[in-house]
Amino acid sequence: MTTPLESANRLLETIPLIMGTLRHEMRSRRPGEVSVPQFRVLVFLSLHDGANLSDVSNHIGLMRPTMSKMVDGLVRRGWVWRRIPPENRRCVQLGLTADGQAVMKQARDEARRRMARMLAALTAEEQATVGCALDMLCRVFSRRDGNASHRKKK
Amino acid sequence: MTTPLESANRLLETIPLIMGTLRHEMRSRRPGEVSVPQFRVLVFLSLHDGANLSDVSNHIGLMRPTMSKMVDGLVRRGWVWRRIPPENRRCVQLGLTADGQAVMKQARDEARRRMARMLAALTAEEQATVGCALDMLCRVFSRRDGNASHRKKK
DNA sequence: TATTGTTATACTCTATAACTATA
DNA sequence: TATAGTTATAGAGTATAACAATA
Repeated sequence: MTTPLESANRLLETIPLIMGTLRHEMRSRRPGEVSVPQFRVLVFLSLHDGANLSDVSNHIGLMRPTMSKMVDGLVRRGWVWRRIPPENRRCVQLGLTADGQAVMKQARDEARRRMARMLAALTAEEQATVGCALDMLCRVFSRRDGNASHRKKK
Repeated sequence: MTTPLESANRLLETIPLIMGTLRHEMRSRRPGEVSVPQFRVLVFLSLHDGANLSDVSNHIGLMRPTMSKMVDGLVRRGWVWRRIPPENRRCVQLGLTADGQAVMKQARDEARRRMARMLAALTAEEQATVGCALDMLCRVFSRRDGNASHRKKK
């Protein structure tokens, strides 16, 4: 019944819509608040303490210069520390400061609460369907190749 | 089984992931290509010929100055026309040019094709679940109040 | 020489505040 | 006066190209 093309259509209109809501929920532009991409970096670092820049940019799906600048901002805000280990001075290590952890948790809880409030409009069964679908989408779109297909061939 | 909080978590990691893929698929930054927000405006205008700026910014969920600038860019590229009707010089009318229609269709078809190719990794039943879930999410997140809740109270 | 990261540059995206023009 | 839109300003997000430093 539902063809891939139809799902693709739905995706094309729905994802930016939800993304916009997410952004607003996090009140991105307000000074001192966290943007969605920043939030993602904080979450990643909370799970991978000491990761280097390439790790982060690969996982988030952004180019390294982009990530480098973004980390600048996070360090400036005091949410992330950056360290050059003497044993391998090429690979910087990154991690969350105490402030960064607090900010991440607070943003996550707030966003979860608001998202949950919106999802509460659905029945339990519908929510299960949504959860299941998001799971599958996450798997499908996690294939890094998709994101990296435009990168330079050597 | 799946609580709203869990779905919210999944949402928080999945939506930006898919959004990034979408952006890359459209190869946004490449000169002459369409960005995702631009694409959304083109789609909206293709369905609402002659809409005014407030209509567009409300629907897309952006502030009017933001949309005004974005429309500037679209007009500059020759994809959108802007007209001040003599009968009400305050409400500009916006619409797609022939070029704009072509660009929109081409971008839509290309994106659909690529999304469909990724979704093809799922079984027919899984795709049906995804389509159904996106439908519900679209309904839930279309409540403009959610997006507009930060706007100034008069 | 290949890899890691940064700088330089140039856009787009997004917001708020202040303004102009019109109804 | 209230509404529609633009300009001014500021900063984040994103990319490519060119570079520096290190392994």
